[in-house]
Amino acid sequence: MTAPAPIRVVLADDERMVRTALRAILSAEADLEVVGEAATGAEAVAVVRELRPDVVLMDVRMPEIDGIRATEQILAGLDEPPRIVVVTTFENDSYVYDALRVGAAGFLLKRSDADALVGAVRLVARSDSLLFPAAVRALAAEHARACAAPPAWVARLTGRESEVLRHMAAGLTNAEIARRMEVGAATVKTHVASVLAKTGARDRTQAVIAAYESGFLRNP
Amino acid sequence: MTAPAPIRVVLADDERMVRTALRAILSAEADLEVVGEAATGAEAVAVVRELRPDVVLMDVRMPEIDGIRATEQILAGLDEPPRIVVVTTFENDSYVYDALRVGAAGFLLKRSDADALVGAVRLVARSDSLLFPAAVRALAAEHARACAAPPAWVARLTGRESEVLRHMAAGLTNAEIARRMEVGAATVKTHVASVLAKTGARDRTQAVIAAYESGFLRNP
DNA sequence: GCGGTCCTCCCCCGCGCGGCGGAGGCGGAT
DNA sequence: ATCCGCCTCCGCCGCGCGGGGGAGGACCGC
Repeated sequence: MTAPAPIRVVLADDERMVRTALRAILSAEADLEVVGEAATGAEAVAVVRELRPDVVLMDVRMPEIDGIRATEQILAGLDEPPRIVVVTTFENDSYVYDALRVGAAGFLLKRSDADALVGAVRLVARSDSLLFPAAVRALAAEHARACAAPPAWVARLTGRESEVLRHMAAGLTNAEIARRMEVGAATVKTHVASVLAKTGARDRTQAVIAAYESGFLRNP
Repeated sequence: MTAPAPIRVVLADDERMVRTALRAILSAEADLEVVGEAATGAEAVAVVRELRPDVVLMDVRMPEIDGIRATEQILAGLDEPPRIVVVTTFENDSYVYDALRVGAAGFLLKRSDADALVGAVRLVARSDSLLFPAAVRALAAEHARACAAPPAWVARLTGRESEVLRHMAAGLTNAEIARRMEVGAATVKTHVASVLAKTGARDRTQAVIAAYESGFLRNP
């Protein structure tokens, strides 16, 4: 029985040693073939465009263009893009979200052992539906939307005004806010007025809505 | 060289044919061993408790207890719980979120081919860090929080009251709501009063906060 | 029929809220 | 020294809001 077409892999990592190690692990498998390497994001885009691999192992931190943007460019520029697996060091990295957002097919930790690495590459290459498919992408997209860039007015709020808005969004009255902040009721009214002016809100309810919609309440 | 300890797998699916098919696929691999089967969620919990497998392939739709709750019970009840892979038919199933929420290690589609299935089992069993680990869990947990079960008061709101609350959450005054709904201002006040009473809010601002926090605004 | 819920609308009342202008202190920038 | 932004507080005023209670009509199920 003749060997099936091997899975063609490109490695993108700025550290030569990492590439060498990955190549050693993957080349030991008969069905895997490392066809190219790249040391920068820009190089990765170029190499993938030329070699058309099945799978790309993409490091996140790279010179020039990071792995996320490289992934983005590759997936946007090609008709039949490869499956891109993003590789990073820490699993609670914020890059995980970015990787999912731009359409990476998978996510792998650098401390994964050889079995996991090889298994992931095979799984990603073969199956339309690998672990955590479209639904997780949707999740990430939603997360990105929820953490969207806050409007300009957020930066313009002073410290006290931010505090007041937070208390407003907790459903407190002006008098209650005054007690909590240990200032006079008149002071709170002044801050509230500033908040309304800066947010463009007519009343405290609209200000609270703006606080929710802008994600203001999710920041420190 | 002696064979390493095989990966011990339990299958949970209410359809005998599915179990048979899965068993056939997995048993063909030397390093996989199907040690048990279950046809219901309750049975799955019992079987896993007794056999202590490495991996469980858990169908979502099952009699008595569904796969999600079974997963929850298994992970909660054992010290060293198995890796549980939830199996379903459609990938944009809402079960995906539930599966992640309760701590499933992976997610697999029924239409996956044999390679993908075997690869997933191996990957889940071997690696602490499979594709999409803790960070995705966090994502799902956040999603679950955002889409938390609506409080009882949501169901108690009448049609008009819901409309009014929605308009309140859009930042409209009572007069504006009256114009939009083409009713008298007094009517709106009545509805607002009902909303405040049912939500337990002191004022419209607290009602709007409740609407946001409860996810009321995301329902039709 | 008769109770129940829902929608509609009315009254009065008190008060929190928001808009207005003014004022003093304090710290940093020029 | 001067300005400016921020925080603090004061008064006054109008009004929207929320609480309370009442009332009529439409629809539904027992």
